[in-house]
Amino acid sequence: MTTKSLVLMINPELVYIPNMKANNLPSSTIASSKNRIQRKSLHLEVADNLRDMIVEGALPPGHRISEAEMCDQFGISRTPMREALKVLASEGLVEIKPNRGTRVSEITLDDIDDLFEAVSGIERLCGELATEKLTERDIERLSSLHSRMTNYFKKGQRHDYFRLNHETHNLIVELSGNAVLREIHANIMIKVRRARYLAILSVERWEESVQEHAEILEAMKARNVDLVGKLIRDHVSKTGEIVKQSFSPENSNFGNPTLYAKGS
Amino acid sequence: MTTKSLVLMINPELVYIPNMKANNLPSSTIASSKNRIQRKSLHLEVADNLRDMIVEGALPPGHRISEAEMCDQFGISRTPMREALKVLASEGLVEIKPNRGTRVSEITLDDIDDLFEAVSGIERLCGELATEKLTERDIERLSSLHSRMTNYFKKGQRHDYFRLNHETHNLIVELSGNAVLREIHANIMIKVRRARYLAILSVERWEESVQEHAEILEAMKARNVDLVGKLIRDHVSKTGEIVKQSFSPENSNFGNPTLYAKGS
DNA sequence: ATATTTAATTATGAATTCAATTATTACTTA
DNA sequence: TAAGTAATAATTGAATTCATAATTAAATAT
Repeated sequence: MTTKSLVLMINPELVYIPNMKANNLPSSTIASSKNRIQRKSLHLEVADNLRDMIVEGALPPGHRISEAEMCDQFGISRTPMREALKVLASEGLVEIKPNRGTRVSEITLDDIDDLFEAVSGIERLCGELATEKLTERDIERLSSLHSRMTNYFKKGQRHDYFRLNHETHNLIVELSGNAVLREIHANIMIKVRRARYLAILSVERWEESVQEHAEILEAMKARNVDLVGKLIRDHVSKTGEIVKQSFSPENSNFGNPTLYAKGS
Repeated sequence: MTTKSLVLMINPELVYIPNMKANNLPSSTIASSKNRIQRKSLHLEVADNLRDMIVEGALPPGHRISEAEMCDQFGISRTPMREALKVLASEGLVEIKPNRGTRVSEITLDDIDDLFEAVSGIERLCGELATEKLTERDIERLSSLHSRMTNYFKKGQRHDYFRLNHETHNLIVELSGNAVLREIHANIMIKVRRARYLAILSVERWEESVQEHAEILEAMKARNVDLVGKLIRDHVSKTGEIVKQSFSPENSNFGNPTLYAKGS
């Protein structure tokens, strides 16, 4: 329960290893010759790691983030750490109160409501836009994903299924061809993933979800814009309902991330 | 054309005046007694000012932001300035290239397309959600705004009209009751305002716009969810078209913010 | 004169230092 | 013992300093 126990909860893969001179790590630049690609700046790497830790529940809602402690963890100074925290604050994942430190943002039931209402609306919009400009190649990609998902479903491979599920939704957003919507969606999905991580996914819902995906695909093939929009919206909304239910009082899981460790 | 000329372009109101000991400014806290409200942190104030400068075109697209120069302007050290720039980068208003400085983000025609497509979709969604839960009080607020706007239109008071126009669209988003959508909308409207600032608003469009608002209000009163969604989407899309046109090559206004100074 | 290499300058990245605020502890007094 | 206050410690905010990469200027060679 003390802050010290947090250290043990952190996924070791997430811990950042800085390039120190003593370290024999590969150079900070990827690809050496002409088209050198700069490694992203330190504060962004730290932000990425912290974001993962928050999404996966290693840093639970309400947890106070001590700058010094985190700096020790990452082996960096406070400057890039504070920059990273400010980026996360602007994303809404942490809250910084001046002179009083920063905490991981809480999630309420209302937040989850709003979150899925927004996602379903945005994915509906993307689905409509995508349907208006679908190529045969796009349909093939969607069909391929769908049949692979169906396969995973039949074999009961949850993890693989959910990975492709994500891919499918992202592809629909991608096929909208709208960079602004893509960015908005990516941002909001960070929070959705966090909510999902803290929740459990029911088995009954799974079969239903597979069926819904099939219907969406059919509507897209038929170029039925309005139907696509409606189906996607309902589909995502239902998922939100399930996530919300697992947050309800009778389910005692709220804010107890250790129960949902990775690799389940 | 040199970077030095920038200094002259900056709206003096926007320039931040830091609390130095020598300064006889009021204390940094608003309200003294019990419920003291902490002033927001320095980097956020700087970010707010820089954001305004970018939106209003004082810092034009592609302009390189020199840390030292800006720090001089604001009278602060590089630490909070760099934090502010990182926040703006996460908002997409500037781009930071490691070791190579930060620039104000460019806007392309495609960006404007995507921007308005997204806004129209989000406002449609909010309009639908709002219509589903409108109270009589809400209708009154909308009606009041609308009649005031019509008045301003008849009198030809552009500036006042546009202010209420903004208020109306914000109110619809507000009435959706969805905090996530509200935040997304606020964020995206920053970029929309920037695009608009760089554009000119045609007169012909104005009358058309007033008529469209009337239709939207009627549909809301009739609780016709689908129609509200459609009308809002079309309305915002058309505005986007106009803005986009003023960015087109034949209009030579692109990237020349001084032409559209505040208070026109 | 032009191109290429090297040196000097400048700007950025990140650690450190100093200052100000908040939290904690110890102490006093009722 | 409880409440309140003063002293101290810990934490955050922001400026400064040091290190490193990029740019510019100079010098040399072709």
